[in-house]
Amino acid sequence: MLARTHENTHQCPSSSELNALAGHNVFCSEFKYRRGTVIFGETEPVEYLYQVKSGAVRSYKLLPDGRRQVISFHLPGDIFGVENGADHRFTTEAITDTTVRLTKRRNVVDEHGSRATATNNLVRLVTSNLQHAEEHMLLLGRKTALEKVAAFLLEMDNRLAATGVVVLPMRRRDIADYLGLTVETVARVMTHLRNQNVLIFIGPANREIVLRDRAKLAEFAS
Amino acid sequence: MLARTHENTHQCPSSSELNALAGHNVFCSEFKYRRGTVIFGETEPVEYLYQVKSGAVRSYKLLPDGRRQVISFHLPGDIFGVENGADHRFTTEAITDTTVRLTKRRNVVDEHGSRATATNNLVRLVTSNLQHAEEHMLLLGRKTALEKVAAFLLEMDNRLAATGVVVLPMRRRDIADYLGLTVETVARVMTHLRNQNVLIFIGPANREIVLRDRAKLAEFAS
DNA sequence: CGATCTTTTGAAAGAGGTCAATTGAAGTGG
DNA sequence: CCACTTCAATTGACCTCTTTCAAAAGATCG
Repeated sequence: MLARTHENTHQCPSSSELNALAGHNVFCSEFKYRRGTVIFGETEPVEYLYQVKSGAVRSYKLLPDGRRQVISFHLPGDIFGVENGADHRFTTEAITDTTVRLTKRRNVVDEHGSRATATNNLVRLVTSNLQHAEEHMLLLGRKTALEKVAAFLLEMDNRLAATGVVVLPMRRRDIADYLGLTVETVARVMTHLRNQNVLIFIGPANREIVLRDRAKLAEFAS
Repeated sequence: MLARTHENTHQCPSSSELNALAGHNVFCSEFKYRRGTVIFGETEPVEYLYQVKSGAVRSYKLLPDGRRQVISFHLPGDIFGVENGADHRFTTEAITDTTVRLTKRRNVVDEHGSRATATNNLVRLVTSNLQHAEEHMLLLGRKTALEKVAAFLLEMDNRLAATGVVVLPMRRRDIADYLGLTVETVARVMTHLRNQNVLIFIGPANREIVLRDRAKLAEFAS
């Protein structure tokens, strides 16, 4: 949050969904984060809204002893950093080198309730986050490791607008913390799915995956 | 949703938080649900907003094989049934005999974006649901049985505006499905906490609980 | 008061976690 | 360009927390 200078500031392309959210053109800037760097921290004041232009982002919460729960992944096109209160409720980091568009929060969230379009779009956005959270609670509370990993792969397949290959931007630890599992269990389930001919690994770190049998995967996902 | 007749319709007391939500007085009715009855089902169209007057309500999702995840409990004063889309995303049932106030959704959610106050209040409401969901994901994904039960008891203690005794309206199965555990595990942890002198059971079905040591409970809750 | 539901308790089993070692990929600096 | 270090992913052996299965005691209700 320190080195965000005016060098990076310029008019956003008019196609930006941030403009759609605000209901009018907003003057915003672009910013790059290196892999692993913090975009904003828990309890930091909300100053900006973000949209992923390229790369990938994780939002997570921590327990005092370091156990981590990834709340969501943000992929290109996704808007994040929306809060109603004054402070953020979790930490957000770049998973890979990431470029985001950002705009001052007050451009979108109007204190005096006059920007009706913006506020309506905001409701829609927060609601879709809530919907995702509800689905994820079902997964965390009631699904087995196999079901969790299958559901995760299908989610990524959908959201990454697949070219036939799912290229995961996150490491196994991120996946594990998203699914409420350990890295070892994630790896074991992945191997199991590969042995069942449901997946094919093609990348070097097994991050590039072909979903050979989406039907069976959907069955597994429950 | 069937027997909701005009017999039940009358002006709400002006103190109703539904009025506050709408930003103006809304004509609404009161309705009673018997213990165990469905208030609305998954995929049903959204027609009303609800506020618990007395009793308690559970919202949950089901997997095809019957596994259940309770998303949230609604206690007196709580507003529920808020959705952005046309359909509900989960099933909602009365846990005990419950009285709710209700108002037509269109009284609050304005399609044309003119009622700015209402929409702003709506954002706040949806956001607080999202905040709760995020906390709950951390619990479901990363906490142990002991931590889950301790956190649950403290949550209920806060939300039930305790007179010193927490009177749980829900059964052990509801608690288990909320925490992602089995009834047996919930019972065992409760017994353990009683043996540690953290809790005292006073009711007949162990539903009335004195939190003898909130500090230790908070420690356990992590 | 008999039938049904809820809660508790015990014993056994299992799914996933922990610990440890190996392999492979990715940087880094000489 | 190549040792050297570090990080990521996998695999195996073992362990434990929670679940499963079963039974009994306690409420609740018609």
